[in-house]
Amino acid sequence: MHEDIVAGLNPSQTEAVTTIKGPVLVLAGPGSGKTRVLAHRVAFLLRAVGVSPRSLMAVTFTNKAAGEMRERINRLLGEAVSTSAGWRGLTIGTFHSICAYILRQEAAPAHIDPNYVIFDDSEQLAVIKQALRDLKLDEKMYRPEAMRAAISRAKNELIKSTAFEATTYWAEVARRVYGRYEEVMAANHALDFDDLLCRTTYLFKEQPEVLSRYQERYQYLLVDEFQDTNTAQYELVSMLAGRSHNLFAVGDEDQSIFAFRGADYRNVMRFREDYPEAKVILLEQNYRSTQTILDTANAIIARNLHRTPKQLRTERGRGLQVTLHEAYDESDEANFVVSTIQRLVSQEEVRLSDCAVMYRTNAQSRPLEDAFVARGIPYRLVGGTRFYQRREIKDALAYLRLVHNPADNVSLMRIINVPPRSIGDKTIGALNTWSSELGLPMTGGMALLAGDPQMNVRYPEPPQHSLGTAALRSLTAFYRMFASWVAQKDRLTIEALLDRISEESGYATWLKDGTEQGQERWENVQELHSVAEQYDDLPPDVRLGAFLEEVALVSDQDQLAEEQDRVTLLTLHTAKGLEYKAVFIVGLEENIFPHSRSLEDPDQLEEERRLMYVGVTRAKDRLYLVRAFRRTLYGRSEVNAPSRFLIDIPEKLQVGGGIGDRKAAARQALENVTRWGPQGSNAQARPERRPARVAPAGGGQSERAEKPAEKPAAPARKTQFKPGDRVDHGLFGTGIVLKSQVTADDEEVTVTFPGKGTKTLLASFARLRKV
DNA sequence: GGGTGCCTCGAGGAC
DNA sequence: CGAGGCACCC
Repeated sequence: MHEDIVAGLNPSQTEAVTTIKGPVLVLAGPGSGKTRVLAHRVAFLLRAVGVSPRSLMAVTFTNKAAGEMRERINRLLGEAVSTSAGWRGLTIGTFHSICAYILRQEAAPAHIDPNYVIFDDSEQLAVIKQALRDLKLDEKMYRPEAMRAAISRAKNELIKSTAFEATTYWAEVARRVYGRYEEVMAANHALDFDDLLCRTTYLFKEQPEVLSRYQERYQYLLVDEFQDTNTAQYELVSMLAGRSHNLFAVGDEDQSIFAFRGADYRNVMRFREDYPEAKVILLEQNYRSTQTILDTANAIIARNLHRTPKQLRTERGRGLQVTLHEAYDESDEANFVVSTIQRLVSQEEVRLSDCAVMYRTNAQSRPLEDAFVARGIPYRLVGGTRFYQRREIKDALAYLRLVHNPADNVSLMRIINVPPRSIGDKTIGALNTWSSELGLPMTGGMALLAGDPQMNVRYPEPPQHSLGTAALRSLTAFYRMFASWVAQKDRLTIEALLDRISEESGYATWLKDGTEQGQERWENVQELHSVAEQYDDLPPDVRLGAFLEEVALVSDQDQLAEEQDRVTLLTLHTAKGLEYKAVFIVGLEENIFPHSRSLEDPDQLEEERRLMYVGVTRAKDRLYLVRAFRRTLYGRSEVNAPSRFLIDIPEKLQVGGGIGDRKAAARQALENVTRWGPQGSNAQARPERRPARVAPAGGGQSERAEKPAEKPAAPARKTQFKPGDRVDHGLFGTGIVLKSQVTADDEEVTVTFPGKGTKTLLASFARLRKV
């Protein structure tokens, strides 16, 4: 048994799988088989060591990763030792789902309503706006989104509102908003995502006997993507492993790209400090990419200062050169991508589904989609508006959540007037004020107003309210409807309850407004049925709660099914963990990638570099790095310097695709702009080793094309150059003009230079001379 | 109370 | 350029 579990593993992997006692840190390079190691280790513990499934906890960040691990283990052991339902066996799940489960079990010691609901970002925002109103603070001055980020950051760092330290006035406001936010959340019986983690951590800290039980149960802990943990998560796992010390962490600092959501890759270092006895295992053998691709990745990441040097190896051989391509603009870029894919597919090198196009920001997907549509090539876009973020889905869920948890004022306010039932802001405000005076949620207030006998007994003399008769009538009607759903919730399946609510509330009719969009929205709501059906067999009293918890904790990332033969379009962030035979990374321009908002912060630049590293290492065989000379973004056209990442790629690894030149394509592309493009752009060539100088260097960072725009370039309607003209150029020598066009403020000349490729140059900068 | 038009602003996104 | 938020008007 022992032998077949480790069969086929390399020595480092075997060591990672079979080191059973004590802390282990696996530094796993991309494509080094870390998922495999995790699954095999679980199988090894269960089969060779004889560990009971219930003593084992494996933690991931996404449901998808958890599902894959589960599937892999089941396949390895040839039986279903792990199922998502129930916790009798193995515990495999996301940090959040495991914490949600623990908090539900330990509701009393955690001081939480066991029927708590989970508020997502937008609901959090609603609570923050409420808190700002309560504190009479101006939303313009204190942006709710910034407040939300501050609160989230604090929670990730395990800082309670009472311990929040404010050294600036803004932070002082944030401290107060945080405090009020917590009160409102408590009144709604709601937890946010961060709460799931930090409240579990507090529970363990404050109730040692509760912690003890979990420590005893979970003798073996495995944590995936350790570089993505935040402080709360780090503390949580170290507390759980406090007794056994059998903590197995897998991670790669070089793939840490989620600092913006609290991840701190320094937790990898912290692990080494906190567990000096830990066995550290490096997985450097790569099973995915060609050596050329790995060398490219290494050249890029090697410039980061804060990392453990690694040398990725493969037995796959050198493979193809990396193609660097300079396109004219974003649509030319898209055309290059699409025609290259068409060529590869027609030559039967790859299938469409082997190809992925990656970009820094979602906004860049538009021109790509246009090109795919224009050529009739099927593609699938990952990201964009997510299913559970859709308005109609949130509305439908808000109805269900309110029925499940009548204290949920946020859900109530979302749907009380959707569809319109004459309950406007004034009425809602009055009801809210009056209810909170009584210490009741708004549904409780409505019950009293509607003459609920029980409520009348408990509150015989309620205070005066300012509601008119029309408002009272509307509220009563709504309350009666709501109360009837509550009365039936356990007698109906979730689908039936949902249908009933959509019909009786008028939501269905209102949504189906006859437009195509309305129909689509209704179909989205119907989609919820298939999810809800899976809960039909659960006992009625837990059914709705379980359903709501799942839909709060799932993402459509999970439904990323590998269906038909299509090209995948996705951001570099969502590409993490995936692999494709052919990868196109587009928009390799300063200000785009690295993103303009990260240029001034060395840490953020290092993260951009890691993101590039992640992108490059997704490729198995073919890598295309594409930049556009000119790009229209937010409605204006800009000329950006080539991304600094291109410059780091050794010449011997690359081939200048459409530039058609043996010389370093990136360097040339750079020179195009640094010498003949907008002034000051040579600042871009500087690596981020001395970032402190970036800002004061005379504004050299700004790559916007304003400079040429301001130049009163000959406003002639006539071009200076015409096709066929022979021109001379300082660097490229003599070439022939292919085309030339006058733009608003300049002239763009496309010239082909024998042996140097085709260049698009700005007449005002390129010192072109007719010969 | 509900609808229309103007203004602002722009990264990445699991749970 | 385009989505979403808000103010103002009917």
